[in-house]
Amino acid sequence: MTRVTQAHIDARKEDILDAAMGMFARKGVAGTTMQEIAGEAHLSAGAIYRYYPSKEDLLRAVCGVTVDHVREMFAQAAASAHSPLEAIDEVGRSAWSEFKSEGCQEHLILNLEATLAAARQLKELGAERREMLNAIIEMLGRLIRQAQAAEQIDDGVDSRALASLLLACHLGSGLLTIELEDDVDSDAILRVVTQMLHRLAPVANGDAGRT
Amino acid sequence: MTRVTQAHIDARKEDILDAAMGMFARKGVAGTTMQEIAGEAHLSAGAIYRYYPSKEDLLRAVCGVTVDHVREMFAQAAASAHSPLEAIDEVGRSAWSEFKSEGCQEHLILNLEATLAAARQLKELGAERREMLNAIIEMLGRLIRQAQAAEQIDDGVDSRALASLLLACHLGSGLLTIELEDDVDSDAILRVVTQMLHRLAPVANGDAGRT
Amino acid sequence: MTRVTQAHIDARKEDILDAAMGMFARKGVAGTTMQEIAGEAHLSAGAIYRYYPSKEDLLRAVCGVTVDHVREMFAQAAASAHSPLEAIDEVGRSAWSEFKSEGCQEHLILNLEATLAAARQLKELGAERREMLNAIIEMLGRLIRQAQAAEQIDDGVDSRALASLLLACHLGSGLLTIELEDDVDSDAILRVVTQMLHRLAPVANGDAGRT
Amino acid sequence: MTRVTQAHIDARKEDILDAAMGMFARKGVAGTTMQEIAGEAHLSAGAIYRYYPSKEDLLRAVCGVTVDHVREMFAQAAASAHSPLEAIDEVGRSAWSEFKSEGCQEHLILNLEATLAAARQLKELGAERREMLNAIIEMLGRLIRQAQAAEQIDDGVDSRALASLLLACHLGSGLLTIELEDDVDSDAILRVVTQMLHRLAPVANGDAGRT
DNA sequence: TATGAATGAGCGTTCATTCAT
DNA sequence: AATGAATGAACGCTCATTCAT
Repeated sequence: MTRVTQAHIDARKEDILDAAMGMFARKGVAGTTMQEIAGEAHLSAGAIYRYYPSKEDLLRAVCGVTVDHVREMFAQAAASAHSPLEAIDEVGRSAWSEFKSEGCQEHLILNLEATLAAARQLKELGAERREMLNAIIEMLGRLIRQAQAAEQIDDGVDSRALASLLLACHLGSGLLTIELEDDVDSDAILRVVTQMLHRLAPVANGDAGRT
Repeated sequence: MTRVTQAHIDARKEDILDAAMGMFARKGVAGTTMQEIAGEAHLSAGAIYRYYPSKEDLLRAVCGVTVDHVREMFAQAAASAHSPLEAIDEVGRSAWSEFKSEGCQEHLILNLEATLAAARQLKELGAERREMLNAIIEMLGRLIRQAQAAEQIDDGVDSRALASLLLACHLGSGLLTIELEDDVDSDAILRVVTQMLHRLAPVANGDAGRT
Repeated sequence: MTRVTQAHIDARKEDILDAAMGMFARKGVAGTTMQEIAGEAHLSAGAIYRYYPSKEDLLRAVCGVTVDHVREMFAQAAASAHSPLEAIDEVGRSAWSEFKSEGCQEHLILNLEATLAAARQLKELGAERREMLNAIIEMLGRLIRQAQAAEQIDDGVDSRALASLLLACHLGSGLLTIELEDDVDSDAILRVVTQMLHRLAPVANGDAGRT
Repeated sequence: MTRVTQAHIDARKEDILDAAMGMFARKGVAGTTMQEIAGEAHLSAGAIYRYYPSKEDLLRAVCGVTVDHVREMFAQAAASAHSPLEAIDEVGRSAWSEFKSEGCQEHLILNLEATLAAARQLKELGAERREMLNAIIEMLGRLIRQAQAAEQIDDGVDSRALASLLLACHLGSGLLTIELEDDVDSDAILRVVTQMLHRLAPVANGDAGRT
């Protein structure tokens, strides 16, 4: 009846997860050994297997954290709304703010690893991610439709396409941040996104949608 | 009878490169063995080393091809211009058309692998990619500035930021295509991008840039 | 309150032994983990080591039980004798009855494991088993010699060889039972053994031993 | 086009097989590492996998050799017949002669390992062995029935049971040889077997089968 | 030049054993 | 006495790379 609290077990799982996230981001999933993760988590190699039955399960857990993180971020931002368009702006600000956070580079890379893993080995993770992305697109689409109802955005705009575009902008900015680091001014990019969004307001002689 | 023309050598290198590209995209860099590449290229395992001194060198070459491919695509599209704005539209059309091509999923994934490799092991490749991306951004920025001079785009827009944004849209759309496959309508996204771009035209009472 | 009676300790040892016997028979010695044995014995992994200092010691104990079991079986059967030949028959019946018992397959396999272990790592166990087998052979030999004295078996028969043969028949039948399961009719085999044994009675013109 | 003849490949497979047979017999299947086998076969650890895809496959091959060996031995002996009873004697002599051969102990132990492996992991091997044993029993049964037709053995004897018994005697003698080594006189055992067999001849007033 | 057998370091994983509680 | 988390050596197996042919 040794006293091993659930809290202790959770703390260990967290340690391992953190270690794995760091290593996966830094050296890649394939480039990271279980020994390294164990070392980073101050454990022996074998101990990990008490908490995660395999490297793949650990990867799954790591990716799950990424998914949760993204989903949460978008959900929170969307909640703090005033007018629909302001809500979208707020989501953008919130999403873009992660490019300024400490360790953002690692987070972004980890997300890429997750994308690759989902696209190849981890089919179930792929489904989870698909769900998450679709949820984000739908949430943005809803806001856009509200903005259209409030005459802040032209009715001629395909709301789902615009939502996808906004998400793509964010993802793409992340990619650019990974590749160009300080050569990319993500704030400036967000500013232009906002600018363009506001230009989508309906015009007097309704010619929007003309391509 | 040392009749080994340079052409023959180049052809072999090409074979190996093609095989490696396919396998890397399909199974990942770490998940691909040299044997598999050799088999795909109709060679023995050892023969590859006559053309590429290591797997990493091969990866470098593969990533280089990716870089060249992207650079070329953008350059070609930019050349076929009429008015500046049309040129940008054309670049978009051209860039987005790759999402419709056969094996696009694999190409996109390979590009992601390259990004990750560059961000980690292959520092020189990172520089090369940075150069390429900056070149694209500058090219787009130039077009945008021309469009501004031609009063097709409002002067209040940060041309480099807009250029970065357009690139990010493209990269992000690729990411979405990887993750959502047929759930994403890249054509519709491009249509909205174009729409927004055209809305950036200067307005009568010059209030552009208001954010 | 150190109330740990010897009875309690013995009971635990017995639990562990039973668990180990079951698992070793079912999954093999190498295929069984200490954790599994502990679980089966309703103990934690570490607790076993209070009773048996190592897996090998546990194996030794398990094999010892096997030895005891066999020795006992033969001894009991031999005791319930009437005429010498009947005693041999009775030993046979008793020995063969184990092929009908529940879990016989597992018992037989465990015995094989013990044989192999004795032949390799566990030299002392080997000596113990040798002793046991020799004891059986001698006991049977004695019965045979008594039967010869009682003119139930021809004097020309080598009593020790016949004893060994009878034991070999039993061991071999066990082997066949393991391999052929229901394809072998052990009752029929015993019947023939008995038949042959009775045919060894002295004949009028004493030509026994002619080979 | 390196000249690697099939003969060379076969020789290597043979080397590995021999090494594995020796080690498995000496240290047990579980107690033998692939490194050890490789060392014994004068190869590196990895090289084995070119010839056998896994340890289990190697075990299968080793067991297959055992099966082939036994089957062959019985078949050859049965062929060199004169009268039916003599044929049976000949089979016995041949079968028992292996107890005198060099490395017989190892062979016998290996056979036991095969039995255990077949009874547990290697179900298909189990089927193969079952087939082999049944074939032997049937062959012996046929000889016995011929001997009955030739009035060398009493009709009242169950031919299949006697055949099984003879096989069991052989297997059991092997087991005794493993356990008792020089304490068992296998020649004497065979002599008694033969003796008993000859005593099964029909008697004038046909009372055979009385049990 | 090309082959492919061989190497051997290193991987993910298991498990007998220890020991703080 | 009992627990079960932790250890760490060792296993089966893979694969980038080498080299005799």
